[in-house]
Amino acid sequence: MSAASLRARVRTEMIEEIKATARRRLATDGAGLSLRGVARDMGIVASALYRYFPSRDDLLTALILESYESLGAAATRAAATGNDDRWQWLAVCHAVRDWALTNPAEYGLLYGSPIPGYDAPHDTIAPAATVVLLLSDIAGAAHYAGRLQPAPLATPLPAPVRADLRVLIAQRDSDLPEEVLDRVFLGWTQLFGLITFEIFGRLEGTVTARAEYFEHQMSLIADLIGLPA
Amino acid sequence: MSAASLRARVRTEMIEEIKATARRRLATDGAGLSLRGVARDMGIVASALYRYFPSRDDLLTALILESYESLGAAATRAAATGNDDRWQWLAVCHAVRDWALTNPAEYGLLYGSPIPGYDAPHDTIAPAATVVLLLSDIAGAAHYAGRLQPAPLATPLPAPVRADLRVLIAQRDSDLPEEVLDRVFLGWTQLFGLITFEIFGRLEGTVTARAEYFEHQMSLIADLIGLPA
DNA sequence: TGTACATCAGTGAACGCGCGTTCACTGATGTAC
DNA sequence: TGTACATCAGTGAACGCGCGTTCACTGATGTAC
Repeated sequence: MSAASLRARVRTEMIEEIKATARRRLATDGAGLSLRGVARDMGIVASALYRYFPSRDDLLTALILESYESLGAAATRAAATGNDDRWQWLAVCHAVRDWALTNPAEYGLLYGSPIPGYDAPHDTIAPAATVVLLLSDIAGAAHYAGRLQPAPLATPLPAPVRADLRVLIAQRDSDLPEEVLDRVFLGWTQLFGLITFEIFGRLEGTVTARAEYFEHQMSLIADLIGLPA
Repeated sequence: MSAASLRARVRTEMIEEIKATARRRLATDGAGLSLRGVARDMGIVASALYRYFPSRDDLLTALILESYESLGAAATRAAATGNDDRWQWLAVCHAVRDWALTNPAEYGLLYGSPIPGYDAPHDTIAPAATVVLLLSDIAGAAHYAGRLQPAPLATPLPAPVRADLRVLIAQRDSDLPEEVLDRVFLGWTQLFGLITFEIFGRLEGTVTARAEYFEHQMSLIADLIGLPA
């Protein structure tokens, strides 16, 4: 390893350490994360951070990107284990919940209130889609294999919704029926809705058996989508 | 009106004006709401606010309580119009969404990430239940009238979840079947899950027909709960 | 291998800002007689 | 109705704090010859 690349490696490690420290800070400060606080924790002076990140917002952006990647990786790993459709679907749901419980502050960063004064750059939009893409892949595989038995509900797909879904399907060069993607989205909303309730304390004083309740709601949705037991 | 009560009335009006100004501020500052900012907007000095609120946290608490009341009132009003079960359910859902779209910052205060350094006092827990109570009243009325036709799903209620639900039912001196409340909770999660997605921008780049999509998802859930069309 | 120079990480002081909260004060309004 | 006193809203200065960011600097590390 040449001397030049050693300096580069030290630099990379430093960037990682800054992000790790910032992630730890997030837990107490939430979106109020400050460069000075991070520097303090690292035992360096705040201005030194400017060697690595041009501004606080850039550090925030890096954290958001990394969080999406971390969540996406956990979900992807979960989807890869086992090849039973329903089992995969539920595994992804559980992986997202576990990640959220382990990293509540980062979950808040991704799915909580927008940070005042911070505009998420466009780079942060694409990685946000990982989980829903995984879910639709799983449901799609079940559908193409003829294993999907969606619960019959009376409500039909309204035309504007169908159009939206068609655009999304076309973007992915897929030919998934709109009805399938529709139910995937329902499951996606349910998944993050329930996790958000749990992480942000909105379940306080109602459901105490959190894990069982989560498992149960996700099972109901799997039934609704038509993933066979 | 005696002179004494006039002073009291002016005081009440002042408190209202402070809260109204703070609510307006919330829209730009989010949870970073500051007393000095509110005072600035009102053209008074920051320390004057201490005549009305002992601290910033107390102002925040007042805003949270008022927001819950405002949301609860909107939902209650919606539930009172019409006497068709399904229509009432959907009316409540729409009322919550409309309120959230009109008051996104307040919605964030109630359903977004916890505010760093702020501990919600216990007074703010009870009023948070209004919406879910309304929803379970509507489903309950339909059930007792024999009009509920829940979609059959394979997943049974696990014992710990059933126990949680039973406690909640007993607390309300009701004898609603656990299965009904279970589906109400599913609808409740779905309702706030979708609104949170919409308000916090998580639907960006996917669903464009927001109103139609909301109506559609809520209809699917109404089907699932078994509210007749 | 040794020397001269360039690169770069980290320092520490400073700028200008906003914050919550306290306190002694002024002056207007309300109360008691 | 008029006067003396009490209440209370709002002022303005101050305290001590933390923040993002800039800038000239020191000293170590890397590069070229």
